[in-house]
Amino acid sequence: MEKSPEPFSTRVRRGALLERNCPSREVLKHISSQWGVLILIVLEGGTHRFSELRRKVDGVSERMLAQTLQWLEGDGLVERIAYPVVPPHVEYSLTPIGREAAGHIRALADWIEVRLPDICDAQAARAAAE
Amino acid sequence: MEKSPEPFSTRVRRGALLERNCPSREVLKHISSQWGVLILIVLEGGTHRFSELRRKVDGVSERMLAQTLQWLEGDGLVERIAYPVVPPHVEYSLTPIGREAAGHIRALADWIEVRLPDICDAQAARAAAE
DNA sequence: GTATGTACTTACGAATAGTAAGCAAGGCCA
DNA sequence: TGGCCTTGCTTACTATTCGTAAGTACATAC
Repeated sequence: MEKSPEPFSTRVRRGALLERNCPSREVLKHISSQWGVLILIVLEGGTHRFSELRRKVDGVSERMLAQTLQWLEGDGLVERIAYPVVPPHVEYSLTPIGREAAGHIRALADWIEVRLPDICDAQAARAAAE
Repeated sequence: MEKSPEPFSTRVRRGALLERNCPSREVLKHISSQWGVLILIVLEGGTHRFSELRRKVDGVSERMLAQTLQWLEGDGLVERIAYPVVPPHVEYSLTPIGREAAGHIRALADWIEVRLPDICDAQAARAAAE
């Protein structure tokens, strides 16, 4: 076994998430980002306008909502449709790939909500032990 | 409908991830953080020492590795065992809850690696369209 | 004609992450 | 006896990212 004779493009295509410069790192960063997760979860429930997302994703700023949507759109997970009217009307929805991603994210989110009591107990126990 | 008549503790226990002050937000932040994801994936492969993690999780700094491990330990996902020897010897492993979390994370990571070509294509198509 | 709503963008201060150096304490080599 | 090596952190400083607040364009409502 020699050290990787395979070209960069192959390594990249395989998607070695643990490697520093793998592009999958970027995609993961977008999907698993604080707001990316919540946006995907909300969009799994159907198409939403910008301001609807802003209201549902409690605490997100317009700045980060816009930026995160642009990331996800750039990765092909979210589709943006803008109607040329005034005031502006823009609709965001998941692409088929986005729906797959959202499914995984929601599974994790559901698990966290179910396990939250256990996790809080662990935190409390740790705090008490000190 | 008035503003939430239910007590804070109820809201909290239900684990409403979309709500601003839900503690599940913090847990999600730890698990889905840039390095949290990768650490969980590596630890799913078995117990590791600090320096082993540092080598496998390409690009992580000692600072962030230590901090993320402390988060995950605080949430009860990671167990830390320190042997009182010199030079120090510390082993990190997943707790049962941590193994559940890691399973979800790895499912997402595997999906990303499989779908990466599609995502790259989407990015390229978008770039070409401009 | 003032206020409101939409979907952003921009400027700026605050929080967070990355870089690099330091530290403890025992073993090894000379 | 004195350096230097090791590991698992912590600390100081810097760079990057993020949140807050304000601005924009135009139409409709009051």
